[in-house]
Amino acid sequence: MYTPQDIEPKWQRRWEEERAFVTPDIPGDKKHYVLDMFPYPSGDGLHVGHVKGYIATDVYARFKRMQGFEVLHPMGWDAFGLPAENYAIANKVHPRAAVEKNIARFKEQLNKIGFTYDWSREINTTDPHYYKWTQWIFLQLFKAGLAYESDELINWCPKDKTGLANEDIENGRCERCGTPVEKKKLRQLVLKITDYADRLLKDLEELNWPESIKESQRNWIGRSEGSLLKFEILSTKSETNSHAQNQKLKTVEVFTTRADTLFGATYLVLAPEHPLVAELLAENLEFGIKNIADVAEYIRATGHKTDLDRQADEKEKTGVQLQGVVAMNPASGEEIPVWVADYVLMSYGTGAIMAVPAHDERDFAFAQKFGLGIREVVSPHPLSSPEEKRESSYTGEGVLVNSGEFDGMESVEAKQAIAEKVGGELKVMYKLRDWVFSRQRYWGEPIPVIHCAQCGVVPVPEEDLPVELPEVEQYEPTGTGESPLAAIAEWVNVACPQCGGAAKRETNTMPQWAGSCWYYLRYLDPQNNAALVDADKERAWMPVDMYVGGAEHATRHLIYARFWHKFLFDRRQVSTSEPFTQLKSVGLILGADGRKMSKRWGNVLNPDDVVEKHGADALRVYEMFMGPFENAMPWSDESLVGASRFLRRVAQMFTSPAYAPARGGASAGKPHGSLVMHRTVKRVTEAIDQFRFNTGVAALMEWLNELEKQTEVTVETARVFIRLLAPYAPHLAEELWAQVGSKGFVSAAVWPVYDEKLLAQAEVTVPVQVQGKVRGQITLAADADQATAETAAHELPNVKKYLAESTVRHVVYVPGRMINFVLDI
RNA sequence: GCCGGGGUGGCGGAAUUGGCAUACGCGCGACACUUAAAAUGUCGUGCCCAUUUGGGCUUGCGGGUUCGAGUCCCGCCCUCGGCACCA
Repeated sequence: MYTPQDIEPKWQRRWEEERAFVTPDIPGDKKHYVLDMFPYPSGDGLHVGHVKGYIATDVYARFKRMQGFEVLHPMGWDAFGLPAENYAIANKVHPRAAVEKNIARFKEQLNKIGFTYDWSREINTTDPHYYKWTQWIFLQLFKAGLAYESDELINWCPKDKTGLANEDIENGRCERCGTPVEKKKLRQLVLKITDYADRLLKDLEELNWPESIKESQRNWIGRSEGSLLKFEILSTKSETNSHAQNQKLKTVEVFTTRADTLFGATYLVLAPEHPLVAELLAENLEFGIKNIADVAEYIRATGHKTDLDRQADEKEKTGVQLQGVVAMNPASGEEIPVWVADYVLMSYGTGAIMAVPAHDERDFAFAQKFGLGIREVVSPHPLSSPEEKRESSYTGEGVLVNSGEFDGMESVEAKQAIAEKVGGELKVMYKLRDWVFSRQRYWGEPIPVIHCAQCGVVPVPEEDLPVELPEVEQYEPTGTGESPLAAIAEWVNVACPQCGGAAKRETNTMPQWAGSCWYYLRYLDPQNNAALVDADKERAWMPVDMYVGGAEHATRHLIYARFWHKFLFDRRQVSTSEPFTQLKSVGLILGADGRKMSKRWGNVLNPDDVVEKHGADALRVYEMFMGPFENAMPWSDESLVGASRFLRRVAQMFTSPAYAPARGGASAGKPHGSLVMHRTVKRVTEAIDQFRFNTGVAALMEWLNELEKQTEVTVETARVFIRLLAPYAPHLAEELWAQVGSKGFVSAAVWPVYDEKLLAQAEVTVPVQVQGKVRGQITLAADADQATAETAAHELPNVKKYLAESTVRHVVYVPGRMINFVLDI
């Protein structure tokens, strides 16, 4: 009788008592670091979807351990940040208390599933011993000039009264409360991740990551090669005196990837936030802007626009011409109008563009709407894109026309030639922006800098770390744009570390992502108070060999962590240039109704309930069997019973007196074991190695189906089966392992190996085809030669019948696969 | 729009990368056990023709390459994910 409720707690207790999964500080050559993205301990607890990734890494870690690797498989808590803080606010408790309670709950849930975490390495990002080092890394960044203060136009949620990073916004609305986001200027600390853009991009090549995630990162970094070109802004002086020389007022730089189209630039556009616009408006004299009021109104109107509005306006472009000035096309000398329009973004490039309507779709739409000039300067190659005159712009490559001395040149070559002629500078531009690092929040790591009237921004001396979060009455945002920490005078007011004068602490805290940028290092050395991580331990364990988590972290956590890691590599704190060599994305488990699991839909399923009813092993086997690991998939109670039934049959198989493996004795065993056995060992081994857990379970089910047909099963067979089962269903495996009389934990047993040669020589049934159609089957050795195969095939009556109709032109024979007779006709 | 995955029975999916399509599981049907139900077990289960041996068709649609295509190539359709007024 298989009762998981009895055996599972028993084995969990024994693993713990005998410290079965404690990891050495420094492993030998065969090490494997298997890491889960650690959770936010939210108040809702874990649901069955969260644990899917954890089950997979646990199966993998157990498998690697049995293969003789020393495996590091830790777990911890990413407990700072909005989820924890919001929970605390909503439930009127201190975040720390909430976090402690939630961690206890999470841990209890996890422990029921039979994971092999080494809890002696548990970490918590909100522990001052931990965030001391988060702050320390920040100080190194600061000292290296990679953290700077600047007035940033930040995204502001008017309801929460707090700033939001790009990452906190969904469709122009606050990720938390759904309020449309506004712009607000705030003094912020910013990390210069753009210094690492090129390396973050290039090193993607060497990573064994899903292509989709690498592609997301490439898009996020958004590298493009182009040139910076200077345009002069001239006043139009006087309409009555057209002979008068226009006066040069300013110079503006534009970024373009299409310098070859410079002769087709028929107007220039500045972003509304471009500093030059304000400067020109201020020149209110003779040569100034003539329609100041209109322009100011446009800027005001677009300034109120949220990202949401800008997206909604994508089709209908708006703008206003700066009357009274023109720009000079540096190539043709032509004077072209200057416009202000919000389809040009201040945050990318230089905030100014040369508009080439003939060869850019957005410029084309804008030019059409406002009746601006459209001049073709690149003619499509006649061969590559024939006839068809364009209704819109042509954005491809081609041959230059209407471009003076450059006529006839290939556009690819002209990019450089024209840029050179006008004194342009080749430039690589990135979409990636520097990382706004300040949050006006209580529940985060205090940023360890001090503001001094004399000395400016001064780093807290390293020996004063950690800068601990003070106790505070209220941890809601203040609404002034300051963090709640600003209200605690005795904490805020300090002496300047440099001049000793009166100074104030930085009251903003770090974003949620900070603690998770380096946690994988802390697991190696969780108690260290003297250094970030011991160098020997770091060298021995890093890099992380297998990292598993949700694809939603493709461009945030995974880029930030790589950035910090590369910085630490440059500072010789770590020995590898990348933290995670292999990455797997876990697919969501949806509710039984096909919707995302959420309290809102009432479709959340707690793993505790499944464990109680069906057992942890059934939960594990089901979640691994339900489909490809990276696929999203709805939960199905109906399918879960398949896993339960399988385990019950396994238990029956290896405990039933009818099979009596434990009593069968060694004499019952064939020396090498059966063919199915070897094939199954191979299939399960490869399945787990490649994270194709579903096919591994299927292989075990097939073998069980075979075994159930046999009258006798040997001890040896049982021992192999139980070991293959152990990563998936460790509790039942331990129970059966003990029952067949094996010593020690099956979790510590050696993973079975298979004999490739045996498989190659085995007899196989292959199809016999005539003209590619299956007409019969023959059974012969997998490595039998063609003559043998042909002879056997000819003996089949059905084959004979078809062969009699014509003569055989030739025979295709693939040993072990098929044989095909090709006829003359 | 661009980039990246996918599209195989009633459902989740498998197919050693060009070699028996539909493994394994769920569901469904019949039978056995049972007073009965549940549980369990046995057999069946892509579609069409045939009483059977057997034959034809079938991997989103249309072409192509090949002795042979779910897999490769060309052109479409649909779908999921990421990015998006990025100059």
